[in-house]
Amino acid sequence: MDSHTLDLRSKLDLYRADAAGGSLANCPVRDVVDGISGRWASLLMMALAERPYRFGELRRLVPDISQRMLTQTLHDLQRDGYVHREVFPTKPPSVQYSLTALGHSMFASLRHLLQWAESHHEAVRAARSLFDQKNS
Amino acid sequence: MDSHTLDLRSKLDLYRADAAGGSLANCPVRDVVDGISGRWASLLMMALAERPYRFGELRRLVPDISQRMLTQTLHDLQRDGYVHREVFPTKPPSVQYSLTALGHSMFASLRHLLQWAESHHEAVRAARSLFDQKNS
DNA sequence: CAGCATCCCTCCGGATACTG
DNA sequence: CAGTATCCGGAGGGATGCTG
Repeated sequence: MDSHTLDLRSKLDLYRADAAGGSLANCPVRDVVDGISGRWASLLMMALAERPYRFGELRRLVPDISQRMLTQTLHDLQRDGYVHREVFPTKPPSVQYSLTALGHSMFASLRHLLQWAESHHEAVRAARSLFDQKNS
Repeated sequence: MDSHTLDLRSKLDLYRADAAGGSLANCPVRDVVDGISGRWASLLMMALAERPYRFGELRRLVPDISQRMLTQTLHDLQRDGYVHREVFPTKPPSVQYSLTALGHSMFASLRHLLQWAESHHEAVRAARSLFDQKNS
């Protein structure tokens, strides 16, 4: 009803550019979602949710990521406070990446979506095929 | 321990290019995630989860989306089976968009992430500022 | 009202080469 | 081992104009 609409309004206000004088950068939900909407972020979060990994381990775990994207994605995740980076002064040096408390907290919510994707990807594929077939 | 690693392995196998002869297109979880990882998809899902909307209503609801992106995103969501498009032969014609059962099912999982973002965006912002400050 | 077509440009992300 | 630096093609996405 109307309360629903009002509820949605307030959520969308959080989502889009804030009307209260904020710049385009001030879109709370969008800010967070954009941070993990990349191609690799959710995948790396999934890996690090299990246990800490070193750079090379992550590379081998996700063979089709370029090392440029691995570096950049880890950097971004660290910047957003999801990932902790620790350098061990061994020789040669090794670097360990692990989830922070904030990272674990976020992944607990992200996990629902990933699990849904695992369970329903065939339904999505079917819908896609059907749609493409109709518009052939 | 090891069971964890094995568990992760199997999940990542679902996520990345399937080793069993599949092409790059055969990455179940990635396929689904990529479909909603765009800038606008989750926002429109959020709106349509409340009630059906017409094209123009969605435009006004999300002022900073271009009509090209609105058309395209709705089209993609429809293709993946999340959104139903119904044309009413009024004059001038009106088109109503609504979530399908699959769409509601998916949003139930996506919702957790959006709610987390609402609740914790300040923590993310704080982490970001701190990180940028250190590397200034 | 609800789009499609076109132009154009940014920036994501891959490939390659080099460093501490 | 764990990165940084550079180049580059292609997809993402905005602005504008036209249609049924």
